This record gives sequence, C-alpha cells and structure tokens, in this order.
Amino acid sequence: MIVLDLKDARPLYEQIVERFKQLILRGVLSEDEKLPSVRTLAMELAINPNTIQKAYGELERQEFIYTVKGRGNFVSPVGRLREARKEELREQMRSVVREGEAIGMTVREFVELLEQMEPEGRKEHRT
Amino acid sequence: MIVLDLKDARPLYEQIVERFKQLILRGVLSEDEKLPSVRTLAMELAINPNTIQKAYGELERQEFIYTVKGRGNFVSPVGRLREARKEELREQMRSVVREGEAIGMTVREFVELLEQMEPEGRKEHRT
DNA sequence: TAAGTGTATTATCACTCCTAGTACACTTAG
DNA sequence: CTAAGTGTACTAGGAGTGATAATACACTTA
Repeated sequence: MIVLDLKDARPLYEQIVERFKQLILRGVLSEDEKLPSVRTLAMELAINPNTIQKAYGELERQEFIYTVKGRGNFVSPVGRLREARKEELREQMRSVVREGEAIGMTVREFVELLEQMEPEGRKEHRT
Repeated sequence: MIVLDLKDARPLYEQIVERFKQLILRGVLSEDEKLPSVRTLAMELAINPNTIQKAYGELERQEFIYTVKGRGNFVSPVGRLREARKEELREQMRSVVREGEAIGMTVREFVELLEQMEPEGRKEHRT
C-alpha cells in the first residue's frame, strides 16, 4: 500500500502524506476506513513511529483523515477534498500553459496534445 | 532582475537558479550576455558569494550558462534548452491530466479550460 | 601592476529530518 | 477489571543541508 523511496530527496513523512492523499482521492481507501496504526505502519515500513505520527498529523491538519484517540485514524469524507484537488489541477494546467506561451508554445498546441490523449476522440465530439 | 523571497521554503541558491533559467528561456537575457559577477550579485542581494557561486555552478552544470575563468559567466545558446523545456511542459500537462482522470475529470473538461484561455478563440477554430 | 573575475578551502551556525526511548491517557476485547 | 492496542507528548541526539564568514589562488584585462 505504502512504498518508500529512500533515494527520493523528499522527507519520508512527506512521501507518506503524498501517498495517502493519492489513495484517498482515488477512492482506494474508502470513507471512514481505518488506517494502519502508527506503530503498525512504522513496523511495516521499518521506520520510526514518530515519522508516521508526523505524517498522520499532517494528513489530519489537511483534513484527509480524522483521529479518534484510543481508536485510530480514519479516512475523511472525500467530496470536498476531491473538488479542491480538481481546482488545483486546473490551476496547474493554466500555469503550464502560461509558461509555455512565454517560450513560444501555443494554446492550440496544447489542445492538440490533449486530444491525442483522449480515448474516445474519434467520433464527432462537438455538441 | 533577481528577487529573493526569504519567506519561500526553497533555498536561496535554488530560487536564483530558477529565476535565471526563466530569464534565459524567455530571452530576457540574450545569448552570450554576461551575468553579474559572483561578488557583484552577492552584494546586490545582500547574501554570501558562496551562495551565488553555488547557483552559477548549477546553472553551468545544466548548461544554461558557460564560464570563462577570469572573465565571467555568460548565457548559453538557448535553442536546445528551450526545446527541452517545452517537452518538460508537455509531460507536466500529461501528468496533470492523468491525475485528473484518476479522480473523475475528463480530457474534454481540460480542453475546454484551455480554450477559454485562448486569446483568439472566438472564430471557427476547427480545421 | 592593479582590479575584477572564477574557484577552492575551512570553519561555524541554524535548521530539518529522523531516530531512540519513555511516558500518559483513552478505547476495546477478554 | 485488566491487558493490549491506540494516539499523543516530550526530551535527546545524529546526520545532512543551507547559509555565512574569511581567506587564498589563478586567470584576464585595462
């Protein structure tokens, strides 16, 4: 479920946060599903419990999970989180295009790139 | 020309590298133009010369500038660099779209987002 | 020759990441 | 109730990085 890359420059706790956010947004982990306990996951990944605690703390702060003392950490409702992430992706896309334009690329060029990705793009796809 | 953000989490030398790469790719700095000397820029930014040296070293390693000992640092030919950056942007775009699709967005949605950015998008723009 | 240039070295400080160990309060299964 | 499992908090220390400070050397050019 969680895989660490020790060669990665990013801190371990950050990799863990990133991975769980992915799993939650994509629905691999369901709403109210219980996450591995701090100590359990620390054992599995062979790292210090404090590092897991830091990751979970960050996930809770960002509202991806919620905590019940004595019971564990659980996945938050995903709706709002997913919408927020979508808006982030839209902004990233705009940012990429703006930089591209600054060095000579065109919006057209990007649109065509996207249309090549489209799986069902061969029929008439104008309204 | 170069502006530092001390509140930025990224290292100073990295901010400097980033900024010069931008200026070079966008043609604000011309081919063979001389960069500020290590000591001069350090004075202007009120930071340590070693930090500038580290930034310039990185820029040289990435072939954005070339060095002539005793003379200074100069902007490299920009053609290849610009093409490489374009390919990076294309890949970033694909990456954004792939993640978007994983959480329920569609290529169509992204295309429409792009077309809203297009400055000349109101005429018939289908071939 | 003197000034300006890149380059290298050593030392030091501050901060972050991670580990290690310990302790406490809460919840739940037995 | 008790024990095990849970989150949480704290202190301490090691390792690495970013930045500073000071100095020195070789090269180029006016």
